Amino acid sequence: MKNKMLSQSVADSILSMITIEKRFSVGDKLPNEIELSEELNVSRTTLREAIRILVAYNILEIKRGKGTYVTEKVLEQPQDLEQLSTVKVNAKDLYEMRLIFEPEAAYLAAVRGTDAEIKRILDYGKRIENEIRNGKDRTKDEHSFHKAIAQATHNEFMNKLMPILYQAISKGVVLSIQSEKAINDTIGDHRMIMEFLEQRNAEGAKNAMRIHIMHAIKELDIE
Amino acid sequence: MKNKMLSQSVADSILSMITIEKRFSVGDKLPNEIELSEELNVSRTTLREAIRILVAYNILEIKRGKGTYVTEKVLEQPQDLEQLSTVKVNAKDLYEMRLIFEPEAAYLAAVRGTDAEIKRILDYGKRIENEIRNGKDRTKDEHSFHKAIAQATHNEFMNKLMPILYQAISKGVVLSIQSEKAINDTIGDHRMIMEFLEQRNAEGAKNAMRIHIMHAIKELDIE
DNA sequence: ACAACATATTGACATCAGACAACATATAAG
DNA sequence: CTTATATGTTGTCTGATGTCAATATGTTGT
Repeated sequence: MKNKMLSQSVADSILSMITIEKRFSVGDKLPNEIELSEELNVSRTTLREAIRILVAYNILEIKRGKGTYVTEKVLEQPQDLEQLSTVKVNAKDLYEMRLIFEPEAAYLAAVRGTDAEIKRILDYGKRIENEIRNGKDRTKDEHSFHKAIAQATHNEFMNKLMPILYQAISKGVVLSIQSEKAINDTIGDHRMIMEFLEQRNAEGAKNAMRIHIMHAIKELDIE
Repeated sequence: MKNKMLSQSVADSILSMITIEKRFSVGDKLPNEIELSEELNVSRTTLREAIRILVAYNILEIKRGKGTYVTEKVLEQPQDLEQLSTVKVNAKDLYEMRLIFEPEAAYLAAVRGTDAEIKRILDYGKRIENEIRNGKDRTKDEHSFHKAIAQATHNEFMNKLMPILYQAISKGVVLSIQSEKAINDTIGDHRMIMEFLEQRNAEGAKNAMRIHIMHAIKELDIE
């Protein structure tokens, strides 16, 4: 049952030359088409079709008149969003990013979130308020609160990105003791966000979130 | 003076037959290779290379002895081959994320970028314009353009995030076919962005970038 | 003689044309 | 009903010619 097309298996062969045999690596030039086709015992036509496949997958790059090269990407593949969490990023950069897209996340959540998703956000919000009043650690629920908002956006990328951001925050940013005023700000901000979300007021939720993060930035004394 | 490879532009033509002309739709069978190659005035070899590209993008499906068919996933996200698979995010989500933070990136770049960084952005912009006019492939420089903007924000997180976003885009979104109007939009948008950056007009750069991405979204027919 | 510019050669990819092989299916013969 | 054949379609091969990019080779100006 070797129904596999020759051009496809030639593509596989070339890929394994790169990834397994490590005969060619990033940036290397492949043998020219005639040599390579002879080595693989196929016609140039077939080899070219195989190359087209690999170009489409961003594994090879053709430079006309020069040669065919291995793209940088092959080795970069395994690193993805996760990479972000390991990178050392300072608090200012992190909160700047939060300021950029969390308000939008709140907006989208208000527009697209299901009733159940909104309720979940609200539940976390209430728990946080209790924890604040009782002086308990609220870090975990705070993160859950924001992640729940990300989830309600129904945007996969947002959904992947938010946990990474918070992972980086919990690693690098120490939430120090907050002033009386900051605590009141936080409670007020959360209530605002929750009310707007409940009312499905997207613009309101966006601005409330922006204010919330700006408060956090001010409290951290960055920027 | 079309420098773009014939096989690639033939692939574009076929894709536009499907997505724009709507001559073929999901599950339809294309004309056989001889007829189609004659219609497009290319050799069968070239047509077959074009088909290979579209097969790699999961747009066409070949059934030997029967014919070549349009896959269901024309606008969906291709679920990649084993080794190539990464995060599964659809085009709509990706562009939504771009819309959220690339305008802000442009803003920050205008405020914080060094003269050298701005110049670098402008250089890529000029190269892109040339490539567009000469019908060359501009994907790589387009990505570099946006990455250069991210770098000019001096925000490490932004700087790491942008390449990941573009990696996902180049993997999942086929962006070769463009209408005449879309091309003019792109050139105009880029000029606007570049001018505002050069003048250090942050608000202008932000809005120009927003328009640019909204154009892209409209052209991709998502949302 | 030497540097700057123009031209020819070479290596590599791009495209073409035509032939034949392999596969899938419909149709006709037994 | 089974088998054989015809037809349509994709798969692969061969060889020739076109186009592009870099290098080598001249040629010219000073």
